[in-house]
Amino acid sequence: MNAAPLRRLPPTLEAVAAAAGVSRSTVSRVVNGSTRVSPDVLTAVTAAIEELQYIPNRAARSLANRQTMAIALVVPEETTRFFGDPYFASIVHGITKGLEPSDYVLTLQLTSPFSPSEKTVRYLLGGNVDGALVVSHHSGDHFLASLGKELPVVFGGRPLRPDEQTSYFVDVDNTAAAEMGTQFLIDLGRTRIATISGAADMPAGIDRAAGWKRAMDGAGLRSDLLADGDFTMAGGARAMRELLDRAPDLDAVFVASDLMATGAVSVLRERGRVIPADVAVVGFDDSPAATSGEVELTTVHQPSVEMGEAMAHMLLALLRGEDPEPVNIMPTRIVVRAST
Amino acid sequence: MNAAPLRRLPPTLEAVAAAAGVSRSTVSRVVNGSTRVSPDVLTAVTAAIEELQYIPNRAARSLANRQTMAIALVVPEETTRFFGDPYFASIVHGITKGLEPSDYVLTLQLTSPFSPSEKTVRYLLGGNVDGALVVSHHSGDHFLASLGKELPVVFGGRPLRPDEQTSYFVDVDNTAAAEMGTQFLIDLGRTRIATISGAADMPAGIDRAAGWKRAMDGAGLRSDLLADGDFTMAGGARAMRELLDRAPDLDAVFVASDLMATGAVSVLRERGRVIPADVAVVGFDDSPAATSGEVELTTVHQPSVEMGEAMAHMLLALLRGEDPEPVNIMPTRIVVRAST
DNA sequence: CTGAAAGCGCTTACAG
DNA sequence: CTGAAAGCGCTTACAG
Repeated sequence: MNAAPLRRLPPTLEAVAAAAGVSRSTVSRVVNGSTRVSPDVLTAVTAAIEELQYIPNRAARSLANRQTMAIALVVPEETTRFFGDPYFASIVHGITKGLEPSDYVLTLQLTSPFSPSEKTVRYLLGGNVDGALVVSHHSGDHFLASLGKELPVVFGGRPLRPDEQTSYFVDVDNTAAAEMGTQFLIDLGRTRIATISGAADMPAGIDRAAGWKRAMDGAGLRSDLLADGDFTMAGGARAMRELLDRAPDLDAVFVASDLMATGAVSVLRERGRVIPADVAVVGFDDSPAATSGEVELTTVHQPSVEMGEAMAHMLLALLRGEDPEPVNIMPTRIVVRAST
Repeated sequence: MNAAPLRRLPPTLEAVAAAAGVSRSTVSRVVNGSTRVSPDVLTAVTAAIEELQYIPNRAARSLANRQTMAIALVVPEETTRFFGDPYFASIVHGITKGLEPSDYVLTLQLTSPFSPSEKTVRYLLGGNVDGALVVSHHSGDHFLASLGKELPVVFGGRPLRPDEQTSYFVDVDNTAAAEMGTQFLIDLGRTRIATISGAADMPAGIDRAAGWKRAMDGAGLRSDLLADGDFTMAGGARAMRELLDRAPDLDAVFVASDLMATGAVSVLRERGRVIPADVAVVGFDDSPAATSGEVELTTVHQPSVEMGEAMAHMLLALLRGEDPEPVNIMPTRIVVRAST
C-alpha cells in the first residue's frame, strides 16, 4: 500500500520528438541550443516543447554527459555560527546571485569545522556535484584542497598554509585592511589601541591581528592589548571585558568583525565608556551588524556580496574548462560612522 | 583545449561485480541492503566495494528507480532576513539533524517571498527533488501547496488560509503561546501592555497578535497598543518608538520575536526606561537573540530545532509512502529571564 | 539465493 | 542539417 498518489509521468524527449515529427537527436540539439538546426525544425520543436511543458530529466542528462549541474556549498561551521554572522549572509547572497544566470543549483553541506563528515566527503566525491564552494571563517584549513584534483573547488578566504598553491580563492588583503583600520584610529590621535581578534586558527583572524600590529609598530605604539573574540558576539564582549580589566585607560579598539564589535560596544557602554569620546571603535566587514547595534560602527568595508559572486564566477569558469586567475583579492575601504 | 584535468573514472557496479565474481544484480542487492543474499556472497561483495572504494552513481540510480534522493529547502525570504534571524538557524539546524541519518541531501532554493522564481518552480517540478521543505515567516502563503499533488511538501508554519487542507506542516499554537506570554505580564501586575507584532500577512504575525489581544480582552485591559515590527530588529526598534510616542505610560510590551525585542530594548533604554522596572519585555522564540542583547529576555520558547527535525521526519515519512499526521503542533513554554 | 535482460531518458559520435 | 544506434550506470521484474 503506497500512499503516494499516482502521478502522470512527465513528457520525455521521445514524446517531444514524436509531437514535432523529428528524431530525438534533433530535439536534444534544440534543447541544448545547438546552432545546427534549420529554422522551421527549430520552430516546430520549440512549439512541441512548449505545448508538452517538457522539462529535461536531470538524472538522464547527467548520466549521459557526466555533468550534474549541481554545485556544493560547503560550510564547515557550526550551524548557529553560520547563521549568526551576517557576513555569511552576504557571501551566500553573492553566490546565489553569481549562479543565478547559470543552470547550476546549489546544494547545502553543513559540516563540522574540523573535518568534513564522511557523508559530505562521499557526497562530494561520489560524482554528485560538478564543483564546490567552501565558505567559512575556517576555510583556511582548505581541507578540501586535496580534492582539488578530483573536483573544482573555490574557497572564500586564503589557505592557512601558503604552500597550498593548488587552491583557488577570493579574499581581501586582511592584513593591509586591518592596518588601514588601525591607522585610522592612530590618525585620530588615539594611542592606547587594543584589538579584538578572530580566532588564531583562522587566516582572517591571524591576518587582521597582524595588520593591527603592523600599524601599531609603525607608529611606535605598544601592541600589547590583544584579546581573542572568536568571531562571535559573545566572544567580542568577553574580550572587551578582559581588555578593559587589563587596560582601563585604553582609548580605542580595532575589532576584527562587526559582530564582535557589537558585543564589545555593549560592554563598553555597560562600563560607562562613552563612544567615541572615551573609546573609539573600528569594526570589520561592514555587514548589517555594523548598523544594527547600539552605535553605528565605523568599519573596514569588504565587498562580501561581490566576493560571493566572484567565487561563483571563478567556479563557473573552472567548470567551463577555462583557466581563471586562481587568486582574486578584492578591495577594502573605511566607512566612517558614529563610533569614531 | 579543455583545461580540466583528466580524472580516473570512478569504479562502477560492473567493476565491483567482476571483482567479487558475481552479477551486477547481486551487487545491486547488497548495495541496497536486500536480505536475499547469502552470507559468503555478501562478504565477497562488501570486500570488493571496500577495496574499489565504490560509490554508487547517483544519476544512474535516479534514472533507474525514479528517486533523486534530494530534498529542496525552499526559502521564500530575502537573503538578509533569512540569515539575519536566528530562528531560521535553529530550524535549518533541526532539518539538517533530521535528515542526517537518511541518504537525502538538501538543496538550497532561496527565492522571492512573493512568488517562487521560474527557475525554482522548474527545478521543483522538473523531477530534481523527491520532496520539499518550505521555511519562512511567509510560508503561510503555501504557494507550493498546489504542488502538493506533484511533490510531497512540508511547511514550517500553518497555511494562511485554513481551507488549504492539503498542507502538511509543523508549527506551534501561536495564538495560545502569545496569550500565555501576555498573561505572564498581566499576572505581574502590568496593565498598559503593548505589543510589537510580526507582519500582518504572515500567520505567525497574525496569530501572535491575536493571542495578545485575547489575553488583554480576557483581563479587561485595553488592546489599543499594537505596532508592526515586520520581524526585523530595525522594525522592532521602529515599532517601539511609535508605541512610546503614543503611550509614554506603557509598562510592558509583548514582542512577537526575540529579534524584534532586541531592537525594542535598545530603544527603551535609549529613552531612559529601566527594564523591567519601568517596562517589562517578553519576547518570542527563545532564539540566541534572546540572550545576546543588552538585556536577557524573558520569552516564549518554541522548540525551533525540534520543529526542524519534525519537518524532516514528516517529509521522510511521506517519502516512504506512509501517511503521517499532516499537522504537528509542538509545545511552547515561558522562559523567565531579566526582562520581566 | 542468483543471473540475464530490459529499461530509465538523455547525449554523442558517426553516417549520410 | 538530420537520424539510427550505442552507451551512460544503475534497478527491477522475471526466470530458474
